[in-house]
Amino acid sequence: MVLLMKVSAKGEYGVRAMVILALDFSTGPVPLREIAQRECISYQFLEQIFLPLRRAGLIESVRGAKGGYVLARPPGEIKVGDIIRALEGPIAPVECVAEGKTGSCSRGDTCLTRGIWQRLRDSMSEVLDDITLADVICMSADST
Amino acid sequence: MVLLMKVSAKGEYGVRAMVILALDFSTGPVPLREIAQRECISYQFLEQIFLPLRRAGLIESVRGAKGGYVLARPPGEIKVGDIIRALEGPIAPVECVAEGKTGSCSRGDTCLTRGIWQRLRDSMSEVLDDITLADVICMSADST
DNA sequence: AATAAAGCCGAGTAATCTTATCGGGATTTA
DNA sequence: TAAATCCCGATAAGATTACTCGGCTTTATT
Repeated sequence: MVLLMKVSAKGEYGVRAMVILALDFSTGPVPLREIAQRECISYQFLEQIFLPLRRAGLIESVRGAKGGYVLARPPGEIKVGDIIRALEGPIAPVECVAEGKTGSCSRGDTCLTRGIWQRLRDSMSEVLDDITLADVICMSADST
Repeated sequence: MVLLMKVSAKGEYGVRAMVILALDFSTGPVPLREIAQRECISYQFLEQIFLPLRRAGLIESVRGAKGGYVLARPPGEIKVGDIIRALEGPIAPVECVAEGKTGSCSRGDTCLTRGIWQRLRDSMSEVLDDITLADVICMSADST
């Protein structure tokens, strides 16, 4: 038993990398190799992380020498929830209440516990969608 | 990519089983085999789940024929958070902000992202500690 | 006393997921 | 052309999950 309801390394690294892009938003594209070094993340693993981020439209790539990655929108318009969803899939503590899920589970309406997971999911989404990359940068001063 | 920040089957089954115990709280000990049947959970897997629940003092066992399990306290005094913590360990989206954790991570105070995970953790704990087994039973009528 | 109903418990396991690593190809700048 | 960079599929080690197996102990009933 480790600890649960956790985001994977992919999600954690992804958020950290996106914060770097937010910090350097105005200074042109940042190469992946540099981000990997600054954040002590395997370059090749980071490549795997940036693919879904780009496909989700959160970042844009500039190929070739002097290339790199830039946020597709200003830091204030990218939510941490966007990053997590792109990397980890829909936010949900259990399958049956996954965001965007339409079908019902086999347990039907008699399921007493679904309400718990819905409340938890909503609470998680609300927090993650309330924090933008701009907020993350400012947060360093305040909070616990 | 499946879906993350999710509770394992252990946690999900555990909560469901505890709800059964809450429903039958006044009718004496409920045998594991019966719970397994009612909830369509493997009996042997459920055994593994009840061990930590008992060690955490959430349930009490009655051995021998006519034995079974009973909640250690009335449904109103057992929080879903207690069950999750007993089965899944400390609530935390990432290691470095695990509940009860004292040591600091290698990234030190310069970590910009820790605030995100702290807020998320607090929000998750708050929801799970706000719902008791008694609430779960009542919830069936209201909510979505 | 014998039997059956129940809990107790450690070891083992197949499938899956995570976390990378590897190797090469495509694109652009200097 | 050479170097920097992104693009992307394959694969592999290790961890985790979700169970299963087998045997023991305790207690109520007969």
